[in-house]
Amino acid sequence: MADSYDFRSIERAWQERWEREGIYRAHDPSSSPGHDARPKYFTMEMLPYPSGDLHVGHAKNYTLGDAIARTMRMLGYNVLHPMGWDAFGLPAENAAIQRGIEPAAWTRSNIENMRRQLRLMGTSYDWTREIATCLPEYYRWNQWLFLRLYEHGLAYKREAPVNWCPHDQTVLANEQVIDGRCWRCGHLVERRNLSQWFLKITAYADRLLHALDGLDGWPERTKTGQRNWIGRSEGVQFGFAVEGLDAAIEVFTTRIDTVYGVTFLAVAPEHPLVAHIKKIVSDKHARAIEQFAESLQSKSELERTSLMEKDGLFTGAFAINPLSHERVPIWVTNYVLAEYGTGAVMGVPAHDERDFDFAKKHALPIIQVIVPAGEEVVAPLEAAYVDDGRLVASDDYNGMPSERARIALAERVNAMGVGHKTVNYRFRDWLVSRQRYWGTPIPILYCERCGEVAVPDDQLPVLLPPDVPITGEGSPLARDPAFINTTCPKCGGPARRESDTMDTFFESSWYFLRYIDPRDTHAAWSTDLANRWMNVDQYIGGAEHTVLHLLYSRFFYKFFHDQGWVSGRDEPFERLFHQGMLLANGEKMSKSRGNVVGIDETADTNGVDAMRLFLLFMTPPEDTGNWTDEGISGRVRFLNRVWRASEPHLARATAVSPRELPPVNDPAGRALVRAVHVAAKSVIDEVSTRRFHFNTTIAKLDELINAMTEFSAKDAPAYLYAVHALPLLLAPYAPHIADELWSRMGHTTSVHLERVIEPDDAALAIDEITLVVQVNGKIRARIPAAPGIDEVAAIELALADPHVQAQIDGKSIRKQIYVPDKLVNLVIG
RNA sequence: GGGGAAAUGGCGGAACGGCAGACGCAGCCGCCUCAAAAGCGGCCGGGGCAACUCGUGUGGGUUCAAAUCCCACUUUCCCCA
Repeated sequence: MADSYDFRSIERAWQERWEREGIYRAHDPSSSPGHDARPKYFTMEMLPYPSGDLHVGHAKNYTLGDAIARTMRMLGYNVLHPMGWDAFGLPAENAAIQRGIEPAAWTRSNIENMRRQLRLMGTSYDWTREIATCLPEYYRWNQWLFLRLYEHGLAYKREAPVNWCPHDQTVLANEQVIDGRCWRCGHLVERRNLSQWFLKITAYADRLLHALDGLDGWPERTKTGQRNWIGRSEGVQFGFAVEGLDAAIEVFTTRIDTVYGVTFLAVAPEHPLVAHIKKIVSDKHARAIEQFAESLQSKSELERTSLMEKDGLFTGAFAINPLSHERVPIWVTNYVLAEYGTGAVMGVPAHDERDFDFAKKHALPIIQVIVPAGEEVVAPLEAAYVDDGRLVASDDYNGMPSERARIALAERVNAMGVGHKTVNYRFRDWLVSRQRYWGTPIPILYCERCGEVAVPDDQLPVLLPPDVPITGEGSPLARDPAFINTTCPKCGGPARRESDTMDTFFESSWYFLRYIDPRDTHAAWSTDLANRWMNVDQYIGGAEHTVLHLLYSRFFYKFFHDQGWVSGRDEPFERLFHQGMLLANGEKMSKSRGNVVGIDETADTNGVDAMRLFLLFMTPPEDTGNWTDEGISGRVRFLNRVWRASEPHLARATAVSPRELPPVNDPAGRALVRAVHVAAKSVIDEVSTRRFHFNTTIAKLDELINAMTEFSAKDAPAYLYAVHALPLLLAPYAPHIADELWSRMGHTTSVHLERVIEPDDAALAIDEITLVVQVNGKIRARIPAAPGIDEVAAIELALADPHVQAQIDGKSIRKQIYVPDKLVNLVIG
């Protein structure tokens, strides 16, 4: 007998057969009863960017999803497990610049390679539903959705400060600015006011926030991350009249109770009123303000708010506190941003840490207006007192607790007509325009006569032109006259197309709906089909998308729901799971380290089943794993043991059904049958509890193989039963060897179309328990006993033990605890 | 700076109020072999000849009983600033 099996030919053969027979195809659930009566189960992993090559780190994620999909299929569900490509993005343009390959061709060949690798991994995707976001048949619906958002005022264009690289002549996303420099050319990034397209996600702020409470299937930390990102705060917005100007500086504060402690106003240098202030102050002041603003122009938001020291400059102008009527100086500062809130804040050094530091540095007065409850004295503050307390030095409000003062002062401000209660959000509208080639063209054009005009639906898609020179400088589309120049659909006059393309997060915010109806040429998806498949029952992906993709998708889905395009719960992802990352020999995998473990080489040296088993076995899936050569050989060894324990006995095993318990009465035989059912229980439990700790399931399969190897009577029904059952247990994790063994037993259909083995209580029952006897909590004896032994008999047994007797030694028993079938604890003394 | 998660043998982990260390890796011993590889069997937290005893990051607490629950601290990782 051979010590090992030929995984190379077996794995390839089964992958080809699965594909040929289409056994993983999802069938649209019928709305009429009796057609496909199976309950639906929609599970997917976040779609990958087609970067070129998959390594075992990717495989960790997809293997987890595949094990879940395969188990659910074997539990009788109609499983939709699709795959697609997040195929627009900058790397394709970089390839064009560096190697002269067209983005479309580069992307296509990467997709082909990665699709091959995913198949090689033995995944059970329904490839008939594959999507690629860079294809016109997909991005046309991107444009269609953009236009619907536009119609509802949720897509709009306005000027905004953005990161601009003067060398590459393009805007950069925040994540592409590293230490204030362009990630590609290293030049200092500037902030520029440019006209950009935004999606009004803030219109959904409250709904996005409150619906989190109902997302029981989401990790708490992800929901917390979204709550913090949205950053809802309730407060008061009110104005400080500027002396010498017929205008007021609006501020937002959550601490109106500290308003009598305001000693300055802090204003962003980009604040619109600063331009007017410059006109009413001395030339010296005006020039200083200009210089200050210029010194900050190139500074990124991160630098200004976090890295730089708090700094500022007195403008020379004053404003009036509407409540105290005090005259306060107006300062421009680096730490107040025009884009947040109103672009101005009231400075209360006594009760705000940042204002305290600022006041100390610039010798501004610090007026304490809140004292801690129970304290009377107002002493010079060592640090800002930021908690609630009782008001002092606040006219009519003296003695009032902070909480009540906030209500009273909000009402006062409202009655005076200078302000009102309002809600502020920390997050801002989603900037979706990019000056890039490889993305979805924004379907808007600009007519000399009609202005901004939406491209009519029947003229979609606005195709991305091929053969456009990509240099990395400026927007390629803006330089292409054939693309830019068009005619206005309203008046027929000359018009220019929008040359910006969409952020790739736009495509990935709704792709799950396209899987449901991927070839529909009349709609983005069919509402009827969506209602049968949605929501996504289980979504798997990295935690890095906490406030990106996962928030955008929720926003889109709520909009779709409002339009009636989907019904049911207005959340797309019912349950979410974040997988952990994978190291190789304790280090992050990277090309520069040269430690990337590729799919192709692993498949060839160890086999795909061994790879899958190792990825699932090394740690619980949410933990960081570590790929090692020793680890993978352990799983190769396991599969060879499976083969040797099964293969010589397959012909005889056919006679013993895995669907009914074999006639077994000897203890060894019962123990073996029990090992089968212990494993079967774990196969089901890890999915039904959504714990997905397949490392423990595989450990139980190890125990089963150990039991089979030790079992001597290879002709006994118990053994042949285990041989016949084994492929059914292995199928979700090691699908190739499972089908090979299954077919060699004479089965003509795939093991993956079979049902799981339902764990049987009788088979799981044990013949003998070990009764643990403690005296005062310390273990003194382990006594074999019959299961179901009652308390009286258990105590009697315990007291008869000589070790226990020695411990008791004539002392009285004060208390006795009995845990059925487990433990006796005698408390003596 | 704030929020979250975690800490168990040489290593990955299991147990999630009731036998700590399942299962695997590494290591050691043996069988097989001319030999090696593969395979098979055994040992494998510390101390002690032993009876025993100590032991789940540190310190407290709750409980008949704590790796598990509570409080504080230390360290590490993640997320947000």
